[in-house]
Amino acid sequence: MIVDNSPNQKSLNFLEEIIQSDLSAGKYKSILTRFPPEPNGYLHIGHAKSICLNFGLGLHFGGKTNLRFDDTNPVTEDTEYVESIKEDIRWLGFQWANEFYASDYFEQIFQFAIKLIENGLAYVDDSTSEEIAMQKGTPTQSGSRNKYSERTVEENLKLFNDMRAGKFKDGEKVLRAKIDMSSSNMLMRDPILYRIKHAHHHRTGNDWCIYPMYDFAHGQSDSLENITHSICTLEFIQHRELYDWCINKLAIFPSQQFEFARLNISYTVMSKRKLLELVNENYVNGWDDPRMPTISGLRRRGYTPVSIRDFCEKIGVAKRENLIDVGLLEFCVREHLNKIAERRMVVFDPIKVVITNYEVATQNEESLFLTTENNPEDPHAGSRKISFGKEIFIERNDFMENPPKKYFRLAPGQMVRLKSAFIIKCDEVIKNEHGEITELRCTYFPESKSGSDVSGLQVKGTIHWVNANENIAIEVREYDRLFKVENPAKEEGDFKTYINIDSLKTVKGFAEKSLNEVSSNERFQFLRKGFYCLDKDSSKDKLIFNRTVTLKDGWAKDAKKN
RNA sequence: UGACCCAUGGUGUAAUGGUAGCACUACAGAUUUUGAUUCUGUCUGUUAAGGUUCGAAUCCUUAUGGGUCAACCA
Repeated sequence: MIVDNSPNQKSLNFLEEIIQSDLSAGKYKSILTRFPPEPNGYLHIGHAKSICLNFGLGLHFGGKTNLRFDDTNPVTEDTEYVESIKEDIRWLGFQWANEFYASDYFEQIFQFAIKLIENGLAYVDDSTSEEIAMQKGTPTQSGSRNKYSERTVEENLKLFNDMRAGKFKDGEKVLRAKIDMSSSNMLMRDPILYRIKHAHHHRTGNDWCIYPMYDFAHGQSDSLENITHSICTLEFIQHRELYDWCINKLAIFPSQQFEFARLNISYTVMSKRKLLELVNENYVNGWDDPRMPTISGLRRRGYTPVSIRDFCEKIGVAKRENLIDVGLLEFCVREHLNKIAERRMVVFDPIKVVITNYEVATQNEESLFLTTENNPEDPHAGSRKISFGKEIFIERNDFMENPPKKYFRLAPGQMVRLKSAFIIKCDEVIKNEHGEITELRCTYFPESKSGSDVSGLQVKGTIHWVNANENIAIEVREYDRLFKVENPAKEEGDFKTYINIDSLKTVKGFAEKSLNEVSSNERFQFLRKGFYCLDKDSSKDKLIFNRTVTLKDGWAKDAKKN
């Protein structure tokens, strides 16, 4: 068989195959998907997978995608979350065809319940939740019905209306479907359809005091919107039987549910509950802490929508459990940022270098500035001026007094190129009384100027630098993985015991002056260091940058091995 | 010890009865005024045992391993 890997013949994932065959079989003229978040928390990268999937499928097959908030539990939901979710989806680059809420359908869903009651398929149960749990049986033992299940249609109708009318307290009664107490699927053992909650709902206010359960709202909402393919995660597989049962008994548009494996990423957690815990217990500074796997955290960290979409594309979609190496996410953001980020020079841990033969007095204003390209990957990015001088800073680890073989940077008697400037040679090492290096005396080669090098000198290494007297001090926040173990959720005990307490380091940096005029959505590569962006905590007097991701460092890796 | 879902290199994901491919990672080399990028190459895989077939990652059986289900959460 010939394998064709050209983009237009790319193999389809299992969902695309289903849709493809549904479409070619004429089952639907066009498809409609939906992204159904519950507004009770912020979206994370796992949701991004679902968003890319649902919206991507819509786009790919010329269909549409709705945004529907699954807001059937008023006690945990809030408009703050609604707004953040909408912002995140837009930021990722997707547009929904319609903005809907499950709460829009409360009246309709209530009528569905009435219909089930009338058909003898639902009853009002006065049992406590403990009693219901007891009667439910176990996976190996079937459950049993109680006396309430024998209520007449009239009685059930009256009671259910009384529930709606607010005649009962929370927990006093529930509406249950009458299905099969001995089903091997626990969800089919007379599942609860409605419960009483005298709570304020973020949209319907105090109109309702009974709210439908997920299983009695989701499928109906899909159906009412004519969703063709309702895509959810694996843990809902067992729910599909109930999903189909409701649609079938109600004889409404047959939306169909399909399940895929949720995203897991190494060294982090991906459950709203756990993320909420990290936020509430101040292990991180809010939902948008750059260490969080939330969309807002990644955004603040400097990730781009392109890189996240690309990541979601690369991880694929299937039905098996998976744990994606966080390195893949980092690869995706490096790949994008490398193309778009302008380069700047910042020295983090400086040593002063005095260029002994550089005569400032004889230089004119012009020659104090050198030109350097903004982005070698993008010719259109142009160039900028950088200030040179007799005293400069270089990175402390770009000098070694006793260098190993193949050390290409500065060392006594050795030469190195200063990026976009000159080749220098180290003549002398100055130390203080503790033996610490305080200064390097170097000579430079005027003919070796970048772009017009006629010195004939050959050097292996090029290092970054800043003018020691012309720079700005910045703060940089360096992030590491939030957890010390690959899969915190799988470890023994409380996942929080595996938190990496060193996941945030704040360091100082000396930056070239051009960094003074930056906007918050610009991304930069600090040469030979990594990718950075301005943090929202910045002020005019104090620039704070987030490190999005480091550059790959082959030298550091080799050094580690030896 | 019931039901359901799943099993392809280190990690993901293709191959839909006919050459096990792609990406990331790792390793080696070339290029490089970022030890980055880019480029080239290499290593590593069908959970096991039976069966069907000219031919099985693919179909069947069993085993093994992993996951899910007993919330008035979604």
